[in-house]
Amino acid sequence: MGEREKEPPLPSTTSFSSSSSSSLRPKITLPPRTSMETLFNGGGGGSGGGNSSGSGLGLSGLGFSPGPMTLVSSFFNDNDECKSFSQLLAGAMTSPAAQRPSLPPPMAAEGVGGRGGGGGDDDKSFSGGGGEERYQQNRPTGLAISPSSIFTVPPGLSPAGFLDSPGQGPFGMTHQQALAQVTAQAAQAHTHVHIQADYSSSLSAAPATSLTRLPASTTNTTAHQQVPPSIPDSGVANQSSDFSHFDQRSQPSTFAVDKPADDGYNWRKYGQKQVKGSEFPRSYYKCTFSGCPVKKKVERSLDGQVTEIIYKGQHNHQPPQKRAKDTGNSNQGNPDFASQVQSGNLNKLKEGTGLYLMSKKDQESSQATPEHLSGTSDSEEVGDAETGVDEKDEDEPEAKRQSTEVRVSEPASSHRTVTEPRIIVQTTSEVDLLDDGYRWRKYGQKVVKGNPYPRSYYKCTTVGCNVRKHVERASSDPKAVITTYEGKHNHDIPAAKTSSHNTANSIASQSKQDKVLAEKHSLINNMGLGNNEQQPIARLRLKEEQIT
DNA sequence: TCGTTTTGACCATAA
DNA sequence: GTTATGGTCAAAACG
Repeated sequence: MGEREKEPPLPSTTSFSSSSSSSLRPKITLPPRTSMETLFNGGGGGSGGGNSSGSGLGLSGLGFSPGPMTLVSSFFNDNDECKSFSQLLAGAMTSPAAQRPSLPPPMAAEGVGGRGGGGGDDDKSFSGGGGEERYQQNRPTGLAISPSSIFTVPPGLSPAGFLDSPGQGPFGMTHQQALAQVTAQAAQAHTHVHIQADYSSSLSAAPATSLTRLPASTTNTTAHQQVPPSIPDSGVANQSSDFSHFDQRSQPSTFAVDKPADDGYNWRKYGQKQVKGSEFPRSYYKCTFSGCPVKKKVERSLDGQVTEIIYKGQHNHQPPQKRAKDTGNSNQGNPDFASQVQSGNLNKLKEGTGLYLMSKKDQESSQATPEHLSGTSDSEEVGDAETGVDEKDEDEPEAKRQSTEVRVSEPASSHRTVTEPRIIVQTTSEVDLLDDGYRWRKYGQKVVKGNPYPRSYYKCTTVGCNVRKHVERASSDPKAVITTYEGKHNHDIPAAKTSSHNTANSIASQSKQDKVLAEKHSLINNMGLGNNEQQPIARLRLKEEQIT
């Protein structure tokens, strides 16, 4: 029974196919041109260029926009603004901290940029059907994915697994599709995709599915492009790789995204309810596999777009082997995703990829109110609060991290209960942080245990705005900066600063529309990955410059 | 006939 | 204890 090919009633093709669909997530205003585009296109990379409509799946095509908060990862040392996302990612991988001997160097080279910016070409790959059309439509030129967009990685999911499978993507098409679909939809909807992984020992297939997608894209690409599907990939990379790498040519037309929810498992809907606080009904699904406790909640807009997917539990079985024909792109031969996950080591990703592993809590926090983020009331005692949080993370019993959730959601509409305050960590250069379009005033500095470098506290200088951010240099790599944002800006981004090199500024000046993104804390990529080792999240950021 | 979806009702939990 | 909300159950309908 569990092997059935039943798919959850996800938006599937419709979501993407409906070219006429005008339904966009109302909450996010898309800038004409996203910062990301700028980054990628800056060199004329063409990613965005191809996509006049912005429909391309390529990173640029997606219009993935770092937003004001866009932070350049210190991992990316070069100033190459034109680098493709993949390249950036690769760069991250090669960074001292992230170096992975096994990584194929070329990958970077062939990143998004290599693909010609992924713009137009990528479109198709992703669409497979009308999906992209819709996607495009919804994401007009410059359409950017909210910086806050997050791809949640299922608990068991291990990027490492991807890494460990140099030969081929660990992900099956099914997963890829699923993830791609979800991602696309999420992106389209301006939703945040959270991949939340709990730290449960076992892997969660469901979540895995979502993640899968990233790797999948990788898989589809050339071998050397097999970017370690680090979580970051999933997140940013995900977007980049998925979208940018999704090359029509490499992706069979059959790779239509008609089953957004298709994550490789079979689900049965057992309920639907209108949840308060959500403008869309929530559907409840159970894994049909006998004895499998995994459930997932899916929220879709009226037009069928998935606005949120939350996985819960861990599959106690392998994903049904079935999708190959469906997708037209066989993942057969690819290690079972679950296996991959199980065998994988999240730490690998975490290290050096610039990806950050985020626990479920973290992710939740990312959407949480400032209070939640701080883990305390809105206390101004940031230092203590933060420290407390950090310690909490470190000390948090694994037991607490058992529940796995993979989430694709639209933060704007969904208010999440923050079970536990967590800090959202972003890696970026301090310069970028300071230049994220907003104006900050340093009000404190503190040395945190375990880190020889002090972390600095900044507050938004705008009157009435309580947003704070904390900047900390990674103990392992002084060049890496961990930035924690708290709160939302209740104002527009101040006039662009004169900083000439700052991408963030560009963004800010480009359009205030980005403000929206910024207000979402612009956690460009919150990739949550759970791993058995309770690793924190990984995140990838685009970098324009690095801290010296 | 079988499995899935729909949907109102019920249960659990938190405030 | 009451109310609100989320999650699940299960019968009926559907394919």
